[in-house]
Amino acid sequence: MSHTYEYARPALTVDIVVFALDDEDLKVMLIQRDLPPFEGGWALPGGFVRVDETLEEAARRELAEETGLTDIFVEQLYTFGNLGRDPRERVVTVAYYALVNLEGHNVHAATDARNAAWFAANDLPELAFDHNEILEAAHARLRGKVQYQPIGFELLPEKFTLRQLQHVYEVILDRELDKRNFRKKVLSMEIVKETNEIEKDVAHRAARLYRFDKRKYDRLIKGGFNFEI
Amino acid sequence: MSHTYEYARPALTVDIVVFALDDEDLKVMLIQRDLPPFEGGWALPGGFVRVDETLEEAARRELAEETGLTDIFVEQLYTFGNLGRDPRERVVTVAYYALVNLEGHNVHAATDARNAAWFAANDLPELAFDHNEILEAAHARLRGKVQYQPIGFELLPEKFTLRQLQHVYEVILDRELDKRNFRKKVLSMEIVKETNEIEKDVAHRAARLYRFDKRKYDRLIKGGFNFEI
DNA sequence: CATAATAGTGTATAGAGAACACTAAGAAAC
DNA sequence: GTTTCTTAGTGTTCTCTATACACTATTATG
Repeated sequence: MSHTYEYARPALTVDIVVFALDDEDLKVMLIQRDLPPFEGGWALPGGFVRVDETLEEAARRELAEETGLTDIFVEQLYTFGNLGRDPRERVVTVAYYALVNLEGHNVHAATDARNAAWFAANDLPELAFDHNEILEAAHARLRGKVQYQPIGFELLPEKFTLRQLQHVYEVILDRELDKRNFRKKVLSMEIVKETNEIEKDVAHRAARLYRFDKRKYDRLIKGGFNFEI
Repeated sequence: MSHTYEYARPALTVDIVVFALDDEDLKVMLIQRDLPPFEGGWALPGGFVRVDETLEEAARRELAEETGLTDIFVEQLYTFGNLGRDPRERVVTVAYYALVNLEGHNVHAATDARNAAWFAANDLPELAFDHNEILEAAHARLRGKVQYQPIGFELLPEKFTLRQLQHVYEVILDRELDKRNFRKKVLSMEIVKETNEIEKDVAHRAARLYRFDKRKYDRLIKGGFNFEI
């Protein structure tokens, strides 16, 4: 069944920039296109917004369909609507970015035949459409946001060591941080809670595990507290 | 002539939150609706995105048509796409916010018969659609952004006194600032340039006029400079 | 039990932010 | 033209935060 409108309407899509962290790099998930245009090229996961779902629902649905990822941090980034960004017709896309902890989520490439893979955010191929631009915007947002909102935790498992947390910031901000100062700062904010557990299966002294104390964080925010790394 | 698509498409609109500053308050421009739904109610200026214009072009066009404002600062805010935000059909709106200097721009209410008026941002009526929510988001963005990007200048004439600049920040941040510390900080950043002129027509000692030095600001930004009030 | 690897800890210094009050200049009123 | 009123314009002190910096503790492994 088709739909008719008095005036022409742009197509509306969502695209999602999924970030994850491995031992070395900040990674981004890309999907290999199996249809023209840009057939065989790499692109962000995404697709059309249905009329009966919100934008965020569309982003989460596409993410689940194309990468198997569910229940992860997702936030709207920016809406890209330049003419000619899709060669077929006018397409406006609402871009989202997502953060995922690699250990806790199994990324099964795709439900359809498409190929999904992680790429280092600093070493990306040429992407389809204007997706390089979207990715650059997402990367910039992540760098900025991580410094004043505690989204870094989303890239870690529920329990993590302070070394891992420092690593998150070092990779995203692309600079080294002083261990003592970092720990002093994080602990003084009192938004991570010490657990009784320590790391397992490491070939050296095991570090204590902490967890993010979201309730305390929310309480602090209400009181005008300003998170800042 | 009508347009037919295989799948239903949401309508796509832009809405603009225009901020200005008078002696007392932060103001927002609203337009009185002359059609249902919400006939007679106040709403943000805005309208449908055409397929042959970018999103920002649509925002600027609607702004010009409905308020007469041209050549002002405009930046994308967020895209609102909840179901039911328009009672007629599914409408997704890309919201923008704009900053305007009241002295330099003549706001002629509207081209069509609609009524346009300034309202204090802290004392708004119930608005049509989800426009209260959009406005709140714009207000929050302005408060945040003004502290690390020099957009406050957009609310002032080209030449302004330091007192006026301080007033911009006091109104937006809703707190008093120390005169000496404020001047010290602004002048130490070296992004405002002293002119040879002073205020006119004031019933007391006239203050020196300054202007924003955008070229210097851009140079500083490139060198990793961090603007912060 | 020696070695290797990372965990975990404190202090001193420099710089930035915040608090704070008076004199200078010009216009208006008398 | 003198007084009054109003805002312009200016420095210093103190506190707090950011940064720089190096050694001991603990555990696994060979």
